[in-house]
Amino acid sequence: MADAQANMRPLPTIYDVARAAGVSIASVSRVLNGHRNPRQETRDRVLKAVAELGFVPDGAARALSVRLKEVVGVVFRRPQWTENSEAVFAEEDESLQFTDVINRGIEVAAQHRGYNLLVGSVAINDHDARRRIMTLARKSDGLILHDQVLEPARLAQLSQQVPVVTLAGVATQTTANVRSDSGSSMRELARHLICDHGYETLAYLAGFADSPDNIARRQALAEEAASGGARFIEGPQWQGNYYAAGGARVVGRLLADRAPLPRAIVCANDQTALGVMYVLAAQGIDVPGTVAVTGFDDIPVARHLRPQLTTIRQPIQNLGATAFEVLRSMIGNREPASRDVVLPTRLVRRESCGCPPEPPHAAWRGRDEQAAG
Amino acid sequence: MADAQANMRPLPTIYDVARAAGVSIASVSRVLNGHRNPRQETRDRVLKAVAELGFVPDGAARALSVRLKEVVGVVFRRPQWTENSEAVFAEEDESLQFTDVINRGIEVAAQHRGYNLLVGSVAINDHDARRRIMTLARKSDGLILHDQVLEPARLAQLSQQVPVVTLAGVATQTTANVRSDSGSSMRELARHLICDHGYETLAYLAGFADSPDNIARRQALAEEAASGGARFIEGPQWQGNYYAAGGARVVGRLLADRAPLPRAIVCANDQTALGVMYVLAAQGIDVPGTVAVTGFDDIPVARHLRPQLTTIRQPIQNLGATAFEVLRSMIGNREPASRDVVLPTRLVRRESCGCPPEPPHAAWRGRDEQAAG
DNA sequence: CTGAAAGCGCTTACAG
DNA sequence: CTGAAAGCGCTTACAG
Repeated sequence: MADAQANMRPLPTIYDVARAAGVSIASVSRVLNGHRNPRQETRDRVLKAVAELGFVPDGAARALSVRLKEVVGVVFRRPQWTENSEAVFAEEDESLQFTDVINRGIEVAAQHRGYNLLVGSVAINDHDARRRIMTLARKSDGLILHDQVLEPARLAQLSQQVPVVTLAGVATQTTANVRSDSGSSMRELARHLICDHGYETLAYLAGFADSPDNIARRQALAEEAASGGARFIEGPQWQGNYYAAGGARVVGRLLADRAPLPRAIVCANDQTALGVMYVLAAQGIDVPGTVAVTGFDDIPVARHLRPQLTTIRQPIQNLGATAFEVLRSMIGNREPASRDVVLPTRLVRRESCGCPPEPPHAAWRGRDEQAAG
Repeated sequence: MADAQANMRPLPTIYDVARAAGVSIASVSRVLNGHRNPRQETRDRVLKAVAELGFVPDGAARALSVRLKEVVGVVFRRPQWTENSEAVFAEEDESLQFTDVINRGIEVAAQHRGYNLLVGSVAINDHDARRRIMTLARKSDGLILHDQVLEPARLAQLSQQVPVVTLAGVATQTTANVRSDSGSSMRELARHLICDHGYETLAYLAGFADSPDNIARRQALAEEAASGGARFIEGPQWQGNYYAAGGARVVGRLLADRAPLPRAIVCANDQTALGVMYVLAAQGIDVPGTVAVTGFDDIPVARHLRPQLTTIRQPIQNLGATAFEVLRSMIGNREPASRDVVLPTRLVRRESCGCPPEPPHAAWRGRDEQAAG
């Protein structure tokens, strides 16, 4: 039944190379690992055999021997869909752009160092998450954890056994953390909305309640609203979840209840803003004319929305690349230079806050140039 | 200098467990691997020790022993930016949504089977691509290759040594391929444009010239245009590259040359359409009033564009999941049920072709319901 | 049912 | 400079 075919030639081992070159496996290993011991002639014979056989060392064997896999594990939280979640956004959230761009950043940095990226996801309420993550850990040299994948107690435990860096979390005695500066740009955004546009009521559409980023963003906005004399709106009915569906649900309910809308909705992130704008558009409510909407992250889609999304730019790829470098610095059981690294952010004014569209030419030149202008 | 800290407790090995349980390592291994040999008492002692020590087997050691890593390698092509590429799209293309969603599909399917996803990317013209891919192969049990990562000759060679499935490529004697049906939906789209909307000139904004998908899409469009009596426009100046920047460049040049625009631009994929619509919007050209634009893939952003993008829906996640299952079926050096699996596609009429916007209520119910209506 | 031993494919002291 | 041997941490025939 199991239609075994013998036509796949087995991969050569170091023994095959040694035999072909007429040397010991130790010599093969030495030339392949760049030791300078082997003399030229030996080296040549080995290299020739390696080339002819197309030999590449088995990763598992090498890893077992040198105690280094050159693999970095990354785990993120995969949303889980319930009956009543909005199907419109299901696949979109599965795309998780923010996460994807970070992972891309990790991968690129890893590649430079000869590492590869081993990806795992856990579902929310995945009671098997712990084991799954541990399995991933045993297939890699260290772990990068996205937000919300492990509760603090578990995290503390895990990080005593393997190097761990978290993203958008908080640094601890045993873990490192990489995040971006939420506060200062959020303050700038608040001032822009209040002073430049004269908006008097600002609502905060929150992310996960216990996310440090969420707390910092809310806090900055609340403070600036207070000092700017604007009304700050928040509360249970403004509780989102960082996903488009969450933003859509919040605004959908508000509209259904015929509740008055604030002049501006400041979203915890771009995905949330996506959902908000989708619902507002469907209801024919003008953005930014009737209500302004802003995001946070500047994910790639942000500028394809109409109106283009005013948001706060995080160096997303860089977040990932930095996380990798920090992790790598911890891998030999060493102390990282810093356990809490924070990257700068920048306000990107586009149309959804009420600013005029950028002139075509500027758009052509791209976002980086805009900053200079 | 290297600030070695001894506070990370080493992970327990199977020897530690055996000692704690007072049994041999063979017994530990047996209970952990679900053999039914060990009697209850032995089993209990082992399980207790495992729990206390938090033992999880090392992946490399296990892989070496059972000759199975439970890791699937995935490689995709990472775009490389030249001086004159449009910076606006740089990060966006780095996000590569189509690829990301496929990878997500692979990951989810893999997770179900206890596999993890090992990701690697190669840059275009990466002359080290071969070695990089081989290294990835030696860290996994088989490879899934996205489009354009390896030339056919190399692919043939590689696939004799490790199980390989390609995505959107073509099946060979030694590789399997998973793709979606480009032809029938593209024909339907062409007819829709010609018959329902009465458009008389259709341009095809191409993807990579040697991509089978690109060829099939162009072909289907050309044939329907011919039989429908519409003018079919193509050529070197309509050569894109599947990225937003490519689409933007093509249309940007056309506009700069003051060349007449076709009534409809049929793009090889959604990312291309993204770039096209971005440039048209920047120039104040009405879509679909002046020129209609369509895509292919139905990536998550498609419905957030204004106008919403008419496109052909591929079951993107499913493509990934299927690729994984096919690969897994090949992993024990076995013959897959089929070496050429093709998944169905479906035309999704939204606004950019000239159709009216969907009523809000339908939008709420989501895309799957629309199909029924 | 259980343990001692061999073996998976590498790397690296250890001798020479 | 080079080879024989030990060891990395598992699994699984092989005996008992």
